[in-house]
Amino acid sequence: MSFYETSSKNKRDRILHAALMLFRSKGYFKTSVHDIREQADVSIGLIYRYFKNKEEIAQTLYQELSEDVFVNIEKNIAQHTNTHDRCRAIMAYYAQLTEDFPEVVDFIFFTRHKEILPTAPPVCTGKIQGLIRQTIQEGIKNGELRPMSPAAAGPSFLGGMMRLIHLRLMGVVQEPLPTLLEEMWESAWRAVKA
Amino acid sequence: MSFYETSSKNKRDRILHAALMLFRSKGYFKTSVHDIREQADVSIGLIYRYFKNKEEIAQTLYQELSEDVFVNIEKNIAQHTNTHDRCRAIMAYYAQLTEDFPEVVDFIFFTRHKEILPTAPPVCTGKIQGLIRQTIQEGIKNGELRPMSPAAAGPSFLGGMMRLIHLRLMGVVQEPLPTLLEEMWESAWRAVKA
DNA sequence: GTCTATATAGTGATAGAC
DNA sequence: GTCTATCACTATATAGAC
Repeated sequence: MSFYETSSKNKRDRILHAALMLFRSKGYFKTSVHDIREQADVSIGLIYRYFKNKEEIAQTLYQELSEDVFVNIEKNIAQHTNTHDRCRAIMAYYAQLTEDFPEVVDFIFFTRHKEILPTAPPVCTGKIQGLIRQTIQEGIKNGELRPMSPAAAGPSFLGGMMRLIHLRLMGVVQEPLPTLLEEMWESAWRAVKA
Repeated sequence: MSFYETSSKNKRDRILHAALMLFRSKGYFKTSVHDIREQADVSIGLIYRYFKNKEEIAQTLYQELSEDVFVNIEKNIAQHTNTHDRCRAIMAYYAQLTEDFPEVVDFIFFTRHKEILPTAPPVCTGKIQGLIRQTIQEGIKNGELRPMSPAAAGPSFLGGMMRLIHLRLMGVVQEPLPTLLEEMWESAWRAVKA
């Protein structure tokens, strides 16, 4: 169980959790370390014992959260044997994750990490994107999906859902995403099927 | 001609242009008013004569840029008579705009305005989105597009392109977007055509 | 309209006791 | 591990001359 799923007594996790919530509601730059201190109900000193600086909080958050999502996507892929079912499962997972933990999805997929982390900026969701790209390429190779250039295939398939998630996180879309999942999947599949 | 298209002698426009460029390269919060001052080659005092504060610079930028894009989309719509051609034209316009003025697209579509503008946050690209939504709804009504819920239709149609633009702006996609336009359009159309 | 110089506040970060 | 108190600095914003 990760820190974002349960309210931990562990103070380090409380700090991370508080930071994540504040980054979501106020944004990284408008969140001061004092804000995090207050929300996590710990002292400033403790925060700087666990983390070198504010940036390292964000970096830790990014690594732990994206690793968690990565593992879940891997599981979804392992549970199915073709690209159709795999991508369907990933889309459903995204939809549910957005409803359950919008702050996680927001931070991993829609935060401008290059602005936050000047040093060694992780390519945005690099590992996750690589996994999905690979899955889609397999689908093209085995004839499930129509031939497309690598750059166009990913966005064509999952771009619609990503956009919907973005709008949902911004409060533009009111419906819970699982409600719209079937429709979005239909569009996505039509877009790329062979 | 807007301030972002030509290097103006007008100092107010120079300030806006400098701010836009810096917001793109460093991000809004990492850009200080002194940075803008330096880049625009004016004094601090002058900036605060034209704009109440840094936030108002961003707000002005948002209004003027999105108005400009809005008008261009309106033109594209007016030049065609059906949803197919209209949306095709909008996609082509987006692709070209991203190549010509990435800073404009980045600021209008992918900046987290709620974090920047705490007071009266404009619904992200509200007017533009309304126009596109309306165009798509027409297409559904007249049978060009298959029936879909309003929330799903927009993302299904243009979400792929929006995602591709996002990746391009982040430096993940290397190809100029007009190169990928045909492929992206094919996917988009398959996703929503009746 | 345009400039320089300065006040003010708040933030990231540290020191050091317990 | 955990706390309080405090520092040093930067950035926003203003005052006021030209």
